[in-house]
Amino acid sequence: MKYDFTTVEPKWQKAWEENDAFKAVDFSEKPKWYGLVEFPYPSGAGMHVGHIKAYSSIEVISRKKRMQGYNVLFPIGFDSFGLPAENYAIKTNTHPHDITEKNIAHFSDQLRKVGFSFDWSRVIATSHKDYYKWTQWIFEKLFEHGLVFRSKTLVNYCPHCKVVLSNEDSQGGKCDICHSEVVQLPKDVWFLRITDYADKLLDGLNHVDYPDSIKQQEIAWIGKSTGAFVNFRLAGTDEKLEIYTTRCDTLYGVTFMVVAPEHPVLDKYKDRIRNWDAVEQYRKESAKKTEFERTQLVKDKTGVKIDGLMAVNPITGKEIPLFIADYVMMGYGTGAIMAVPAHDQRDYDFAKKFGMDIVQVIKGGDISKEAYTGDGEMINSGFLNGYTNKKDSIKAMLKHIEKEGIGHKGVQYKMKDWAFNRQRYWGEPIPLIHCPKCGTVTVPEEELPLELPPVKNFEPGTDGQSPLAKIDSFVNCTCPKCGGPAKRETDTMPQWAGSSWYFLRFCDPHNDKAFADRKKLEYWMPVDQYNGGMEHVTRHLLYSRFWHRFLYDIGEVNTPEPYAKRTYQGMILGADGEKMSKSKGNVIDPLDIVKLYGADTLRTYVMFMGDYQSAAPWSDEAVRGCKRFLDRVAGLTDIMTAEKEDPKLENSLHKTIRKVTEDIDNMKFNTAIAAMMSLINEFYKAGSITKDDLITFIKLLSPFAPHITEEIWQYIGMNPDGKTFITLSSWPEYSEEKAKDSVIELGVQVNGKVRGTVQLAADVSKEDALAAAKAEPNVSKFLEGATIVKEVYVPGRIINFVIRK
RNA sequence: GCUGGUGUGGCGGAAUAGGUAGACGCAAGGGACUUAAAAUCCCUCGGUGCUUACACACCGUGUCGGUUCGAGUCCGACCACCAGCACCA
Repeated sequence: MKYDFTTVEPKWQKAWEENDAFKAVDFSEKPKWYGLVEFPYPSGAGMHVGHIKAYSSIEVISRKKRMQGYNVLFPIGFDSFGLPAENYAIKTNTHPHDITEKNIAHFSDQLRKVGFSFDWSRVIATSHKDYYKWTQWIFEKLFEHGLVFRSKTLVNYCPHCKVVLSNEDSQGGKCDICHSEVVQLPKDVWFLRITDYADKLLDGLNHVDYPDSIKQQEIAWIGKSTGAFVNFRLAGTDEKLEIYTTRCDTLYGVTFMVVAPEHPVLDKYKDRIRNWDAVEQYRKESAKKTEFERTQLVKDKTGVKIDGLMAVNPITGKEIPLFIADYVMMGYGTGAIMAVPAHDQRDYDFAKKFGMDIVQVIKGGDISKEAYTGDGEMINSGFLNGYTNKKDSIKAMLKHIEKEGIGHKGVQYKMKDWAFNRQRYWGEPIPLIHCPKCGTVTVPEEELPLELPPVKNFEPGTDGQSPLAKIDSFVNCTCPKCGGPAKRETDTMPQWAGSSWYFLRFCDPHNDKAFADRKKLEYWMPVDQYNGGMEHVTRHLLYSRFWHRFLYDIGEVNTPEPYAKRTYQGMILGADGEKMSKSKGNVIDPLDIVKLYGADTLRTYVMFMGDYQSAAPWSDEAVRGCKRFLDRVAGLTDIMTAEKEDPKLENSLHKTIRKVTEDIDNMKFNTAIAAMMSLINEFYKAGSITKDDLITFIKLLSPFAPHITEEIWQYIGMNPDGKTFITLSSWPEYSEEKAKDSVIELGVQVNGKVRGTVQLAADVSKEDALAAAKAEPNVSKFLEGATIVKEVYVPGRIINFVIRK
């Protein structure tokens, strides 16, 4: 059969859609399977080959699951709020809404052209008001449950995008959107109390099937540590300076204290500080440093000793000096530390530079050279002397300080609360109202969605004010509680809000009474497999698990974790091995490949190019190799002439069914395709195959290359009415019996070196196998005149003669 | 520095639980078909040696050691690269 993909592919795409081939059925009797891919941000650039790879895994598995009799939900939508559209709109003097709708249409068209089996009746977009109504509704629930709070603290701020960023959005000190340096500014910001969920987010990882790399990264990001809070008194005052430590058992070794430059205690005791000028100067300098600079100079410690203020070591009663230094961060712990130079390298470096005492309290190491951070016997530590186990000494000290009232056990997280408001236009308006009488109140549920006003000028204010603040008709409102005049919150939600619950909406996308019907949620959730990028592990994945867990806690959803299984894909690099980027000119447009070779070729290549989880460079030649393979598949109809099944081919066929079935389940798509390539080589070598051979083969291939297999299926008369699709037929079953080899080839080693091979019946006896091996000419050559010390026979694997001459 | 991962031909990569290293594909070389090219088909394809040839021998999975009849796979030490975190007290 000759086939022309330019006509065949659109033909089947249309036929599938017209016949609702991929429609997920609520409450079907069949077992459900919910496969999810990260819905795209509809950028102006259109789809990237990375999207194709990311979606193809769940696509292939979904198509196979349908054939295996599952009721599959494989939805798609658009994460359509966000800064790039807004920035682009400003640049081109258009409106983000129009641009977004245009991009969504473009993306939808591209996705269809690749032949993905999405259920298009469930498509959603986070910027549509029937969707963001429920994003706002969930936010109000969070507010009602005390998980939203306002606080003026140092936050990450991107001067280029003119927005406050969360910690997750400024990893590595860079803005997640524009990659420029983030600065720390004191701002009044809305936070979501994600840290309240830190333990639940950690525990949830024990109940899901995620790769270790993902679990570890989330655990590290949450960064839980257990320790103690201890109060140090300022000498001559009642002021208590609280510190956090994981090693309270080293209290006897504390010889000075350090507070972060921003620590408020300094201002409070300004009058007593004799070198205030120096302190202020140091503060200014450290404020100027970027986060990057502040964390780079690890060795060279800077700081200023505070003249006029001393602290008191609560356990020894000794007065100790107090410093400010920027190696102590305001954002972790209490912004103040007890310094134990003998057992902490940073404190050690600092003590050496400023001539502080170094008191060893744990035996071991050489503290004349460096801090000793290992374990050992406690010394110079009063009642702790003689303890040799870290756990025990910490426990004993904790008991002591709790009894004395100078401290208590505590937990700290590296993760910070989620800075949630953005001073930009193209996002969900935060549904809060500021009333001078009632305080902050939520917009009543019946008034949701709080619609984004359609304005012309949405440029961000230079003073960090949201564009919405300029619209009086939006800002001024009446308080829903007292009816008095009030003002609306003018900031919008961050990029990640809408994506934090979209998988729930797919279960019931058109519901206008609830974010989703409870019964439908119970039917579809949890997501059985969710594929996405590694870059979202400490952003979207964490945020969405948090929202979902909250909804579970308030009884709105039926599972504590949203995703039963998470997988990820490796990046597609440019042909030069570099990350694809416009500036390098190595970007591949997936639609160019579709035009040139067809969607099936693109899909097959993307799955064949290498291990799914690994990064691999693009190769135009290798793409053509996949096209060649598919052309050979089309040619199979010409050799479909055999009447009787060849037992050897049948054996290979059943082995291939087993291999492809297992490989798809294990995401080993490259070897699944390789197995089919091997089989087709065998087919052509055999010269003729039966119709059943062909049917089985194209069924196996159909999840990868659905169009060509659909065309062959019809060509050989399997689709007389035009809607009996191969993609909805049954997945081939293999028989272990038929997949078994009757003759096996075994390697024969002499002293561990392969010297020959023997052909043996699969059920050969040990004696016969060894005899045949000894008779193999090249083996017998080595055995001549030697004593066989040992005969190793592993059935089906190897024969090894250990000899001595 | 810490955490996780990777290291195999010219290239992308195969190799359940230790058992014939290099499947499959690409590139390359040779040949067939063709006026020619493209396409297609057939053959060769880790290195070295030896051979008319079939064969065969030695070396070979980042480096050095170890365990084992047998190591790409397990253990120990190291090196390189990738990703994430990073003065986290």
